[in-house]
Amino acid sequence: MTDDDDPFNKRKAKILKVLCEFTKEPEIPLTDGGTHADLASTIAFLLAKKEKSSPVKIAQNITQEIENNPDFKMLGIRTEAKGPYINFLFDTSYLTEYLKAAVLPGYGSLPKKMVRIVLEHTSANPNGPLHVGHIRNSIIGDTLARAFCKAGFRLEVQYYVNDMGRQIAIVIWGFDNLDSTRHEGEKEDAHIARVYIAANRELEHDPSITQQVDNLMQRVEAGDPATVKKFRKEVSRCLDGFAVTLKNLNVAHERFVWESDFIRNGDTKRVIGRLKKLPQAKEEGTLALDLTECGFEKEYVIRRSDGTSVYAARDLAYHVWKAANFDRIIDVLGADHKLIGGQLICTLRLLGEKAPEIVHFEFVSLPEGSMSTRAGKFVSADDLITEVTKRAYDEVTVRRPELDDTARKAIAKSVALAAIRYDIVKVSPEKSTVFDWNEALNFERQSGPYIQYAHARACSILKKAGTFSEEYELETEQEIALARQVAKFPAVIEKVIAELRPHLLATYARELADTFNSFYHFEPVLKSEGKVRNRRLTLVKAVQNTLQESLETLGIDAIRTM
RNA sequence: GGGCUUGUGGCUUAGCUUGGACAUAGCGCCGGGCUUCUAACCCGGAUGUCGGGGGUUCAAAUCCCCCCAGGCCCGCCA
Repeated sequence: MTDDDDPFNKRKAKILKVLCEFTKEPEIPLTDGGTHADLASTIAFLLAKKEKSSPVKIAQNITQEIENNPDFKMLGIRTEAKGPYINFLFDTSYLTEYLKAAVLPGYGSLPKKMVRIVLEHTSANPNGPLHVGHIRNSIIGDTLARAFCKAGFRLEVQYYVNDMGRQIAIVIWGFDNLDSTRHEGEKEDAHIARVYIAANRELEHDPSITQQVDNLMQRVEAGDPATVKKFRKEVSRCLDGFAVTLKNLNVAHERFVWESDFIRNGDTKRVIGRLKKLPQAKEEGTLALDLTECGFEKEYVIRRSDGTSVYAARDLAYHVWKAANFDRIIDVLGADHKLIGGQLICTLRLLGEKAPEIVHFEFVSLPEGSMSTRAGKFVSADDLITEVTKRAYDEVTVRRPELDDTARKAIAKSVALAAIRYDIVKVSPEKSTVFDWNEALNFERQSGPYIQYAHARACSILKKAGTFSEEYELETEQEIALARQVAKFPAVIEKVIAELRPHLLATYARELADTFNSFYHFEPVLKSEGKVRNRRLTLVKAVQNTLQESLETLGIDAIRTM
């Protein structure tokens, strides 16, 4: 479905055109009518001043003049003045158009585009397991990725592996100098965290170790083969651990890009060469940029006085590479990266390169304070998954004792994933949150399982119904309210990718489930007869499909029974 | 100290970019509903100075200014 033949947009455009022609105003206010109407205009307020008349009268006048417009008749648009507001109410014909699309697979997909997007998310340092803060990044990123795919974009999702940072050097020092035997059954990333935490403890007692860590960092930047090999080995093991966690979260990356590759292939050197030539460059031992023109007071250091590069230099090289290979660059980063993200964008612009669009999300903390891998203060994603799955299994066992263990486990796994992903994605990214076990383990309303449940209900009805002939004439208030909700879906996908805000989809899916549950309790489907039965079944099918598409875009299994 | 950001019923939260008609929902609380399409559900009720103050406007949770409180950032770390 393209924008022009979208049933809602088509009507909106027509109303705008008519109002514009009649009032001669360049800007016509036309907003969502809420419970009053499909669309509403407050143009009367605007004209009241100019015409020195009351908004109520003006609204009445305009309504009288335009209500009989033949195009309005054809499109099923009714106009009414309600006080100073001009309301536009659509008859059910536009809903029919949506429902016909909504019963088909792929509802909500937008036309294919040639734009290539690279989306980077998660990119956590490989010095310990992913925790509940990191997976906010993963889930926002993965949901965005799914939304972009649904919206027809060509997409590559990348994980930027920081394999040459100080943290990794500390890990390597730990493996070299401390008892670092892996415990039986211990996951790779948990093992690395244990060594990392122990090494940090040593570092606190004995600051002279810092020198040894610095040494490791210099050797790895110089490309010393034995050191590089050691770094690679432990980082790879940590990534193996991440892979398990990410798979359990239904999160996928197409490519892992290693930071050190940008040293080895000369890209970092090349970008530093280009930066040196900028008028903003200052070379006095260090190489730094003066970014005051972008509002940054502090200098942006690119190269240390000992000649080694800092993170910023490698990150610039990475982004120059992305810019060369993709049309759009999107990064999902924590709020702590706001300043350096701004500096990165500013610098890329100075170089004449494409700059990334950055989605920032605020931090997740624990009730006792902020999380820290170094201090061992975090709730790992693995622990979260284990606990939520256990809880889900107990719940399924109580509700569906007749199912065999395999079936119950499969449902529990999907329910747990839904609970975790939804709980995280539903909150606006700009809000900092405190991790709460009670919330995480709650499967009631405003949860992922709640939406899955509505979907399973719809599936159950359709299964019992067997075949039926589709019928699109709607009658009752509940039916219309539900169809209206279904109709919003393509616009929601559009908005999610336009504003880079995946939580809008979470809100939408919950509202659709709410409306369906209400319908379910008031309007019998299988017990009604003839045309009524058919049109309600058609509606249930549309809801089922829309919920399925919504859930899949949220990375949640649309299970058919639970 | 400077910058960014958040503040919405007891708790959590939508709406804020694009100002408009009774501020969205959940948890908890009170009262109802399972021999009836899956009760992970539904219906009804109580609970709000939209952090505080000022301003713009016919109209402010939404825009502007000041203040208060929390979070994050301000490294030749990543």
